[in-house]
Amino acid sequence: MDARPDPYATEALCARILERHRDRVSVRKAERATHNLARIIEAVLKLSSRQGFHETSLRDLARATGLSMGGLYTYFDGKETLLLMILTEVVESVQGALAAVPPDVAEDPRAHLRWLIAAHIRLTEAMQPWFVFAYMEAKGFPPPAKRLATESELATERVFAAVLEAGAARGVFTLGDADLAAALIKPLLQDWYVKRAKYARRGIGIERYIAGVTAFVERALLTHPVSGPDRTPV
Amino acid sequence: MDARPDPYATEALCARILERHRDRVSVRKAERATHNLARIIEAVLKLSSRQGFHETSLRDLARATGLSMGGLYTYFDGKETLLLMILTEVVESVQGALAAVPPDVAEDPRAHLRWLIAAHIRLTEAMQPWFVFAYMEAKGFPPPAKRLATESELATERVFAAVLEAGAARGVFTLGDADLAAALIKPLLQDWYVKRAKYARRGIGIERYIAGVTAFVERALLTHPVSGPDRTPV
DNA sequence: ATAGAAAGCGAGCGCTCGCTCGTTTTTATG
DNA sequence: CATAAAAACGAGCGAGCGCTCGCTTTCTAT
Repeated sequence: MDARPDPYATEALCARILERHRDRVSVRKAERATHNLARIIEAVLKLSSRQGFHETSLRDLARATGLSMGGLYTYFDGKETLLLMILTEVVESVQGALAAVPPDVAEDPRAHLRWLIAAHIRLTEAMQPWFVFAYMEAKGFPPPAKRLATESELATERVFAAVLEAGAARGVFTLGDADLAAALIKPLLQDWYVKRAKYARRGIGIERYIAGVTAFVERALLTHPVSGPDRTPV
Repeated sequence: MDARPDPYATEALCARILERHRDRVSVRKAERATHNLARIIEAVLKLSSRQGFHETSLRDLARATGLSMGGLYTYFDGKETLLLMILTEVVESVQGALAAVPPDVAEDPRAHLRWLIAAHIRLTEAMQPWFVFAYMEAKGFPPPAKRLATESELATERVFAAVLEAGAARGVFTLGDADLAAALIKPLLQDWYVKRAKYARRGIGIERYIAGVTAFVERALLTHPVSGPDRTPV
């Protein structure tokens, strides 16, 4: 029917998770496994956002999903695996989304930067609970998971830094240190999902936010921004 | 001897905590109470940064401080109080630090903004483990503590927004929405303590960071930045 | 030197946690 | 419809949690 189902719908994300962690899930039927994984992960994201992952017990999770303790354990082999499932899916999604830049856009550093900013914010909007989870919970976790999160963040910054450097080489951007500039852009993107309540309270929607961040960054980095009071304001 | 002891040394901070929470501490001698509170809080900050506050047990804390379980309970009346002690000290310190602007600086919006940026970054540097704790643990806080944290963050943004608005009124800054601009500055300041490891790895020190953020923000907001490739780069 | 107060001690209480496993229910197949 | 495989169940295990309290040690003032 619908030719292109939403690739960021929970079921679609969980189908990829199942594929990646087939050995951790003892339920054989893929459709059933995907469906129940979606129930479980939806519940764990919701509960964790309220009380944190560590403070969410498997009994809470059993109650929220309607499954039993034993039932849960046929969909993952331990609480830590559940965390890794979510984290890796987030990491893979970022990598995939930022690499999907149209070739003609990638040719122009300014357009590429605008595209990256918008793509990142839109991705984190589509997968908001996932990103909040990965960001908020990653620090308290076992070294391999923590390394995965850190490495992913660094990779994202490298993508931005590469575009900034290409632009600097062509005189489009003026910067002292592309790494520092990229490092400063990152928290602006993250703030959209980390402090979502703040922006909601102020009536700032996603389009306004993308426009605001883009104007902020371009005014800071472009070599020749339109000068004077008529420039696009933040 | 030293006429002005460091107001952000752990002992000084703990003296203020003791004053504020005198009723929760059953040890009577102020000097002894301050000293041991410092040992306890230093330990809890260290352990929490590694494994999170909730995952730090009072037995861990007893081992780290050399006190016994019962001994700990003469310095606070419950784990949650320990958390509130640290959080309120952070909130009060921010409020105090940002309000301490010299009168002549406050007259000039551009100078005031520069001063605020530097003051905030330097404060979070001096109290780094405290800020990391307050920021990272905030989501797991009980509702009253969470409200305190949110309100404090909002208050900080209001300070910035007020300066931006004063500057915009005088034509110094060009902005569409002072609240959004202030909201975008905040994560830049927070990144210094949240992602400290990232900047350390890149050899970016505090002076470089302050200069980078200041240049970034001023280029984005000043109505008449020096134009062309010779502008102060980020 | 000594007695009363202050501070420190740590085994133990009630509870919840992640996880297991023998059993029951559901589902798919001939 | 019978039957075996798949999935779900949930009481129970050992461990660790926050916290208490009767007792001992240390300090302080006479």
